[in-house]
Parts: sequence; structure tokens; C-alpha cells
Amino acid sequence: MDVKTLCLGVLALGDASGYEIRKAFEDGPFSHIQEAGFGSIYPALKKLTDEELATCFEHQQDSRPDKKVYQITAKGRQALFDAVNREPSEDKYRSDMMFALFFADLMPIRRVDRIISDRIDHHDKVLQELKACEQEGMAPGPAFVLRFGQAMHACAKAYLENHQHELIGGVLQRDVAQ
Amino acid sequence: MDVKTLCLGVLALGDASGYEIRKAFEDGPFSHIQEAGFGSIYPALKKLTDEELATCFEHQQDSRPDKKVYQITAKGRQALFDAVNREPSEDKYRSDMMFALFFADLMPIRRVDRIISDRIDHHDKVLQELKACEQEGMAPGPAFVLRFGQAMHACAKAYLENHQHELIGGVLQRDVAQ
DNA sequence: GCGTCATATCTCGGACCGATATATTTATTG
DNA sequence: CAATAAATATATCGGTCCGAGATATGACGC
Repeated sequence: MDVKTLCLGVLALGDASGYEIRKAFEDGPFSHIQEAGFGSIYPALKKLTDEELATCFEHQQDSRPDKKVYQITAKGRQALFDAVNREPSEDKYRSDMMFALFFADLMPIRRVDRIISDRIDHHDKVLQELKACEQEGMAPGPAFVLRFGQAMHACAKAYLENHQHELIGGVLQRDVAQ
Repeated sequence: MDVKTLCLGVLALGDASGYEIRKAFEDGPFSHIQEAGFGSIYPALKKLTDEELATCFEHQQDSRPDKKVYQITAKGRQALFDAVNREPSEDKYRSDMMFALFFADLMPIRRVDRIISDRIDHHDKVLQELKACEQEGMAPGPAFVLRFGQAMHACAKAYLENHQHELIGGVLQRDVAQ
């Protein structure tokens, strides 16, 4: 999925500015399954308007910088439909923390411990946020995706909690053996 | 973590060619926590030799194309040490399947069902592979990372199994209501 | 009045990466 | 036995992506 398609996905839920689209990936309904920053969103919106998959309305605001609100077109909805019905590629997962912990023997124990504790807190925070998103009468798709995010963050948190001491213990043993 | 650092991580475990480094991300110890393809590995190896973080030996083979075997230098080990001891960035996760399932109402039910079933099989396959990697006397870091991968794939598989019918049911209800 | 945060848009350089080209050997299968 | 597929091996190119920074305004607390 390129960023153009991701933007169409957000616009399918309602008109939005570039800034608001970004929030959909920061806090919103796509925050735990996709990522996109300004550096990719603004160029993507330019391309979408060029290809007539979206239209743009300049929107003046007092007490706020001007806004450019984008709206998905019929052609845009068709493009989203096509993208959604193409075979999805595999999930992509990258964890610099796990790469670093693979080399835990190159780190001070305190650091290993702190990194994991911080990450537990982070997963807990995200989990609370995702739980707060739940509401009555959600469509089946969004609900399925939201609860998937909850399950995965809960799982990651539980793993770190249950195995933190094992890793610390293992690294400690190495230090004693030295 | 840039691809240069990822390559250094592989080379820290032993000398390897570009092809072998790629396998470390395809099947090997980093397969479930990082990704890297030829398009990034070969340029990265060029940079590593330029910066003297690795050296390269041409290695003739009969009955195989020639190999360029790379070896990490002392400077390279220091660079890996520095990278591992920098604050890790957040995990990156992207799922085109979940993005598509968010819009499950744009898909035929059969397709929704098939995509999820396929993904369950995939998680199961990876899980079996990761279980096969486990062996006696693993260092604490690699063991921790490996079991994390097992936990996450098991969790994803379980979620899909336990909620597949919910999503299908939800989408079916919509079709009936139409 | 001052700093910080939220709103808002945009660009640039560098990193990344999928697709493709090339070549040989081994394994499979009809 | 020949055709085909899969594994081993290196490399590049075009397009995409994206973090960092520039720029601007108003709100809010202190």
C-alpha cells in the first residue's frame, strides 16, 4: 500500500486536511496498523489531486492557519476499492529494540532493564488508548482491526513482563562468569 | 537502524556474503524483527568497506558463482556497539491486510474469509519455523528475541482464529440488511 | 511577556527497496 | 532424458518514502 492509497482510506471516512490525515496515523483509526508522516502525505495529496482521485477546497479560518480540505472523488473510491481487493502483501515489522536486545551482551544490565521497562509502559499506554477508542455500533471492519491492535499490544506487554527477569538473569550470569 | 548497522549485526555473528546476509533476514535469526533486501544490502556493504567497518575477501568456488565474503573489523564492532547503545526508536508495524480488513465492507465475504484463513496458515508456518530454531545453550539475547517472535505470531494466529467468525458474521449481517 | 503546545503546510537530501538483469548448478518432474 | 524450477550469487535503477527542518499563527499557563 502506497501512501496515496492510505490517504484515500482516510478520506473515505470523511473530508480532511493533510494535518488531519496525519492524525489518523498518529492517534486515529489507523495508528496501530499503518504509518505515514508529512513528508509522504503532502506529496501524495498533490498526486491524488493531479490524478483526480481527490479534490481540494481552500478553507479560510480565523484564528488558525488556512486549511486545504481534501475530498475523495468517485474515481478515488474506485481506486480504494481496487487496492483493497488486491492481494495484500505480508505484514512488515521492524524493531530496533529487539535488534539491540539480540546483542544484550553488549549492553549494561541497567540499560537492558530500563529499555524493557520503558517499552512495557509504552505498550500499556497504547493499550489504554486503543481501549478508549472502542464504542457502541462500530462497523465490523474497524472493530476487528481495533481489537487486533489491543490483542497485539497486550501480548507484547505480557511477553516483556514475563521474560524481563529471564534476560536480566541470563546477562547477569555472563557477568559473574567473566 | 539503517541497513549498514543491520549488516554489521549479521557480520558480528560470523563472516558472510551479501547473499548469506540476506538469508539472515529471510530465514535466519533476524527474520522476524527486521527486514532487508538485496537492493539495500549490496549498497550498504559497499559503504561499510569504504568506511573500513568491514573488509571483503573474494572467494572462488567451483560449481557456484564467486562469492565476496565480508568480515567485520574492530572499528565495525565499535560502530555496532554504539548503535546498540543508542536509544532505540519505536517499533514499526505496517499491515496492508489490516488496512484492507478495515474496509471489509468493500470486499466479498468469501475473500475476507480466505484472506484471514491464509494468514492463519502463514502465522502457523512461521511459528513452526521459529520453534525449530530453538536449541540448547542459546545466548540470552537471541533466545529472548526468538521467543518474542514465537509469542507474537502465536498471538496474531490466535486472534485471527478467535475473531474470524465475528468479522464474517458482521459483514453478513450488513449484506442481509441491504 | 515568554515559552510551549497545537494547528497548519511544505521541501529537500538521503535512505530504502521492488523489480529486473545476469549466470551457473542442482533438483524435480513429466 | 530433456525441460523446468529452484537455489546460489551479485548488482543496479527508478521511484517511493520519510525524518528533519523551515515557516507561520494563536492559545494557554506562568
